[in-house]
Amino acid sequence: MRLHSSFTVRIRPIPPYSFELTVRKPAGWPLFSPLEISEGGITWTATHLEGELVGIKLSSKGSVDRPLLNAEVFTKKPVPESVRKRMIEMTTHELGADEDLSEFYAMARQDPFLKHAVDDLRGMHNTMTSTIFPDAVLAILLQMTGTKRFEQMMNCMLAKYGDRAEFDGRQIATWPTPEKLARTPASETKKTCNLGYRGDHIYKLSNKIAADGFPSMEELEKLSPVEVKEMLLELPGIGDYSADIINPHGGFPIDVWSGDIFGMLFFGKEPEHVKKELDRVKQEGIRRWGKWSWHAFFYVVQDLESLSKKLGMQLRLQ
DNA sequence: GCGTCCAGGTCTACC
DNA sequence: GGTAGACCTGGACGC
Repeated sequence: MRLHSSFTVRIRPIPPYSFELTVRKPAGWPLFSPLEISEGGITWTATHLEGELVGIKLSSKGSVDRPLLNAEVFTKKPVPESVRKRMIEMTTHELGADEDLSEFYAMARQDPFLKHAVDDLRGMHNTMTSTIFPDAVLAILLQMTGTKRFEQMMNCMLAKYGDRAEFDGRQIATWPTPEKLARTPASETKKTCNLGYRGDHIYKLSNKIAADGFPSMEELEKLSPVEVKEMLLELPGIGDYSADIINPHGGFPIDVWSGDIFGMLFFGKEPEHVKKELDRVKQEGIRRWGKWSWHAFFYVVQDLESLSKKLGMQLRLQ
């Protein structure tokens, strides 16, 4: 879809805010779309805001301690002032620009592992999409697979079923919408993108959300973490691990891979039978970091290479 | 080249 | 309520 219209907004994030670390996470986590483009200090990405496909061209005009972002938002048609205002609010929030990290940093500086991570990654903010759907599909694609096959499935889903935003001389594919995938039989996605049994989960999830709807990330943030988790666990294909990835309040998503890493950090060795010990590792993380468990998880997995050297441990990279 | 194992979980039937 | 087994597919590995 060609996005001809645009408006520009300047965003002043709460410092410290590192544009480079937030937009392009060290472990490769994207901002809004895995197929977004970053060149010469500019990032072109695409997402859905207020149910509308938008392209966003982002750059930094400030520094980590005096951050200033320039965001050009592209839409199909000119949008009314009220919609424009709402899109700016959502973009600011989804870029983590209104996130105050001071309390987390105060806690982290007293922690033997996190003190290194927050030093290495100062100003890296948590980012999110406006709905749970992209994260939910991503979480399902991650289940029971290695990173190579996960990337094949993810890129195929975006290329075949995502909306394509054409703006500023670029084309960026987004995550598919629930409505699109609700119209696509599981047999097709299984065949086209080799999803295997995940195709059934994604089809059921898409149909449920397309038919019944689901609260936005902002609406979920106003509910209690426990309440949100219970709602997420009601969704097809979403279990404990996936719900902790999606939950905007932040969980501690321990799987086989992260279980090895945090088992090594907490107990000095990788668990011998990691699947059996996932719960023990998870409970220890929550005990140590409480409401900051997600931020702790986020900072550690983005900083594995440096942490391995500083702590003298072999932490398994992605 | 071929066979086997298993991977960044979830669901369901069964006890 | 707890748990074993099934579930798609393809890369890694041993032979």
